[in-house]
Amino acid sequence: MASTIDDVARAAGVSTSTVSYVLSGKRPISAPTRQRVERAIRDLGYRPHAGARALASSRTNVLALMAPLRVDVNVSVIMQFVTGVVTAARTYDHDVLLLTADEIAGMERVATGSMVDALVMMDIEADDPRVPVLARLSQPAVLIGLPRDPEGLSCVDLDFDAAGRLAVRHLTRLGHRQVALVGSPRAVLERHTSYAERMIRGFTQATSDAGVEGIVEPCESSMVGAVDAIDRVLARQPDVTALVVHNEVALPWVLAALRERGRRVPDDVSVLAVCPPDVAVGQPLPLTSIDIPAHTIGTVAVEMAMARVEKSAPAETRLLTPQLVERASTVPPAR
Amino acid sequence: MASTIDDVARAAGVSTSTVSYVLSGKRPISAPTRQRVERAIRDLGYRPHAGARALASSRTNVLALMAPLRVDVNVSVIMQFVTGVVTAARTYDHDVLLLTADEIAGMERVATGSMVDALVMMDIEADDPRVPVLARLSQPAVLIGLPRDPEGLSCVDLDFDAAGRLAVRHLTRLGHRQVALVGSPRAVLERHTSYAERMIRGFTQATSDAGVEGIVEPCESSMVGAVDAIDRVLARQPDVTALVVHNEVALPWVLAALRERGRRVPDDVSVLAVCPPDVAVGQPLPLTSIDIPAHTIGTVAVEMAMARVEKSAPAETRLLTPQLVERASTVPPAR
DNA sequence: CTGAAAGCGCTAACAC
DNA sequence: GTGTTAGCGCTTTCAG
Repeated sequence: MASTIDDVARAAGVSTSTVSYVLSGKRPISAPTRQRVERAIRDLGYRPHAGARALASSRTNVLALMAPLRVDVNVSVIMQFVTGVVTAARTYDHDVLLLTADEIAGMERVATGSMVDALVMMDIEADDPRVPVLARLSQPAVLIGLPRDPEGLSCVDLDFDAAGRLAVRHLTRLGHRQVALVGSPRAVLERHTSYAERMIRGFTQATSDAGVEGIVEPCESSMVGAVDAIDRVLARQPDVTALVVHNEVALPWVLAALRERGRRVPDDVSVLAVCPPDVAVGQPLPLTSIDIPAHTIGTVAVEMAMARVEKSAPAETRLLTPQLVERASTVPPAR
Repeated sequence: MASTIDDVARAAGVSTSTVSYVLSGKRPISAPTRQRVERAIRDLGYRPHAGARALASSRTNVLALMAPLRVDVNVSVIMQFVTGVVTAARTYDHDVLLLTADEIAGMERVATGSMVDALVMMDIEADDPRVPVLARLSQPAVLIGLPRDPEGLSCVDLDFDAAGRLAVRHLTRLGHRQVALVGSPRAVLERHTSYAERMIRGFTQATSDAGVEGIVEPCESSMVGAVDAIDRVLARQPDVTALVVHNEVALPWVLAALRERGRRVPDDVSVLAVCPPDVAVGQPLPLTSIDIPAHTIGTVAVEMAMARVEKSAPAETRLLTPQLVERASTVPPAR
């Protein structure tokens, strides 16, 4: 333990550089020496010192992830993003430094202090103040979400515009003419969180294109919030036949509220959820849903980051095409 | 940008060591020089290189957190642990490297590679295979949970034994003589997860001491699981008057199942939840609860870790005393 | 295919 | 109260 590269070199009877090169593979090593070195490494339980390596190579093999660890939002989606990022990072031999969203100076700190090779930032708002900061850093950054101006940074997200349109298309094809979007909490909207606004835009555009009546109601992530939202929908659109619910947390309460108000799903009203598949399936009735591929998005974010680090690939923005899975909660309207 | 300590020294007209010492405060510096140095630092936007610092000082200012990022468990409690750890770490000028639980080799990797000063490990099982590994590391580790043998490591957790007893005491004082514990999923029990077993032990011991009839039923974290558990309870104990629910995820479904089976809360059956306060309050009826102070536990874990790093304090295990908050869901039994 | 040696940027003796 | 300097452990030219 606590052995250095020189210990290994000595034990293997080679020079330090040779050990370094068998480790990095950056130059050919003859089979016999390679084996002697590998043996020595194993015998000594040698592991390179991360700091020394970072100092000499200016690569840390760490990437920063800034995640919104608030409890108010869709925690399980965040969790899936995070696991996606962490497992993908490991695949590139990187570890993940976790920053919370309230620590805006954190990204600058870890980047300027050369603690990380790249940064991944979740929960981007339209005019996110972090974007200009990230843009000036010397490390590449990947945004999960879509700011109004990416300022040359890479972005990745589900194509929520398309998701809104896809939802409407599915419902109108079934014959629905009165549809409502039960969306994100007002606070999320007020932060101009990118995904919520794009979803609404896609939904609104598609309803208007299809000539159907579509309304949008925000929805707090609580039981009361869901009940309120449903009541507002029913007040504005008493004959609504289909609901698009874009709020994982409120989802169970929305379903409960509908039942309480005497509307059966799917007989009286169809419900299309926008959420990860496991929550769609976990409900009393398996819900038709548009998947939020959180794990995939996290993975792609890391791939984009590593591409920029390793191959200094150019920045790009990638919008994943939404997928709809039909289950038991959407049917043609009654009558 | 990208300036070094020597740049700063030159700009301030002092030696490198002086700059280092104003940064670390490890020796007295006259006010004028200190100011010149601080000015130079600000002007150059200087930030020390983390790797170089780690190499020279063998301190990384990073700590590892191994969190179970499975989706099946109480995600929001995990989230609170994590935020507790991250924010506490920041107060000690440390950042947090996130490891997932499925990556058992990860702790060894980051520790042996000198990436971290200490490790915090969540979700400890009775005979957790990670414990012996951690015990051999040269960095201190803190376990959140209680293994059968801590092997000299620090531990911190809610005193779940006491929580079980406290729950029973509260209910028996109200007059309940037939109580049931609706607990963790079978999978959690089978992993011998420490908190679940201790809760059961405290509950069982207290019911038997008080001479009341107490039964225990595991409960899967899903709607069907909750319904099943309630049905099993009602089958075994038809006249049950009080339930202790130790499963945040199943909690709403448990309440729904009770109502479905015609048992009103609290008139027919009292419910005492073991969960974070926000989920107890977020239910249709505000629930009497024993708090799981996840954030605090995370904070304490970091404090213990830092104490060992900075003051090489001895290991210890700390069990936080559970707190019961009475709300609307527990009343004396009917009749 | 392998070695020697010059740093990478910082800390912490050791001087004065 | 301040300066000099020898490492910390690794990568990567430059030589062979």
